[in-house]
Amino acid sequence: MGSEGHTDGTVGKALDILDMVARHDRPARFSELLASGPFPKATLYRFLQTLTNQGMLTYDADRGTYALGVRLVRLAHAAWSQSSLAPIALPYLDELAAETGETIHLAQMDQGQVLYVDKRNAARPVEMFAQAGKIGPAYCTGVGKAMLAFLPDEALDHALARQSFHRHTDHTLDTPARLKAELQAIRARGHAFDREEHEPGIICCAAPILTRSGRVIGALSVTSTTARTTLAALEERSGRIKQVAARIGAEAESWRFPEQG
Amino acid sequence: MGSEGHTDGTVGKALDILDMVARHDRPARFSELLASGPFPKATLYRFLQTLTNQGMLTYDADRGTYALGVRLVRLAHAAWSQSSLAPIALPYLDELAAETGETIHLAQMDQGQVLYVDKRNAARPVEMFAQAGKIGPAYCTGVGKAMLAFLPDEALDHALARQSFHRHTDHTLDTPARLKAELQAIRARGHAFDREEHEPGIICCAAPILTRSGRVIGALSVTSTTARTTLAALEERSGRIKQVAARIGAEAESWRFPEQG
DNA sequence: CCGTTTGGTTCCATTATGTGAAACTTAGTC
DNA sequence: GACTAAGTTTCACATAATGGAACCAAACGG
Repeated sequence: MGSEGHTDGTVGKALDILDMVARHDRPARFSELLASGPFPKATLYRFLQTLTNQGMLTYDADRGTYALGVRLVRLAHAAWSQSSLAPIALPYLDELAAETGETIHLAQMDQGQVLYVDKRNAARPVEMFAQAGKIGPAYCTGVGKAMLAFLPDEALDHALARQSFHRHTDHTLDTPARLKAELQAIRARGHAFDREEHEPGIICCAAPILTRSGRVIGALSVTSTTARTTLAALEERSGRIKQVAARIGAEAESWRFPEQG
Repeated sequence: MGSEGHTDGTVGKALDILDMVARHDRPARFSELLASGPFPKATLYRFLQTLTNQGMLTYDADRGTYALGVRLVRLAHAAWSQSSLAPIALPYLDELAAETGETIHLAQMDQGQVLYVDKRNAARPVEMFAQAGKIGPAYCTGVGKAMLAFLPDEALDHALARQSFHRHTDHTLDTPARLKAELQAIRARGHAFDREEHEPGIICCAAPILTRSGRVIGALSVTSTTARTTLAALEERSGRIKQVAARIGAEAESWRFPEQG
């Protein structure tokens, strides 16, 4: 939330430090971390020791820098496998990718942001962690808007409060009001577009993945470029996209579904 | 040394619990977790609350189960990007995959086990988290043996002590003695084979990725099947594999982060 | 229906643990 | 050789974790 409240005790602080290290997107020096957080020297030092000990961080003795550790990659693999969405969606994404020849994204909502959990890339052969786990804005991406549109009021407000509404392109919906109007349209038609709102030349058509009870558990998109296709052509696929999203939703529900953040 | 009993205080315990949840490969009930760890009810309960609060776990209210949370996926992405190996190796893997048409693995050593950090799959189009983050045994895989062979003595002993030496196939080197002999041969020729030691029909040729000072930072392999090729044919590629491994090693070592210009 | 078990949540006195200012030790600079 | 920045250790103190026990709520069973 805007005004950080609880630190959840010692564990919360340790996790905050992990985030601090993650935010600095290159390995960080002790002093950099000291500057970028509210922790006193000795405290920070002890935490870094503990986390390094635990394999959550790695310490490069030569450079005196800390980076996130491999234990996280291991845990994330388990998280992915346990997730009620990504493993189930896997074969469907393959199918859709083969069928469309376009880039496919699978995303979830995480703290008001879009978190990509899987991807099929039209152009290159494979990219793995390089792409999954990436986060993006919700208010100006297809998957983001598709999910926002089906969020219950309270959750929506919470999420909207976290959007930056930065004007990435001329098409970006850069006010809550404009976005809300768009969300209503999305709710009505059941799918969302990205009309070059995030990056120039990039367009997409996205559908939310819902449980039968109507809860959003993720979103699915087919992405392309204005050079290769048009929004109208993408919309022709919307029926199919929604069909796949519905199937994933149904299968995910019948299995197990974790509470969403 | 060996098996230190330390839990690294509160943070260590919290992380132990994450591991416990990860080990149960389906969402776990409170009682299951209670049974599978040394924690008293109240303590476990508090930890689960905190971790859920922090997004490291998700709680499914309907089923009363805990699973690993999305925050881990996010952190793992950052870990991958910050790593001095995987992002650097990316283009080389693409190149090698295109060139050989075979499956490529990139692995690191983690607690005596092989941790796969990237992959190019010959057959299917793409699998992301589904494959990366996976762990495997060191003593009976090409990448594992390639890394073990170049480990300093003390680290090798540590790693060997953690091997199960389970006899997966008739070809598995199932004693430390046999493995040590093999490691010497690997050291001599600079590359390792997997002669169907882990899975029948699966063979590979692997090379360690070393820094100039000789420290192992990972390994690279080209994997195939006995149906498609032979070990001799794979060995013909060994020169190229070692060349790529050497380039990755050199680049990983020389890479300085922006500020150091 | 009511006693009992199972599975989960809350209390709270006790003390182990984490805390952080300050002192200390390098390593680097002028 | 004095000065500064960066990292490490100490230690008196108080916060925060601990876990036994009590509690609650379903499900079970007789």
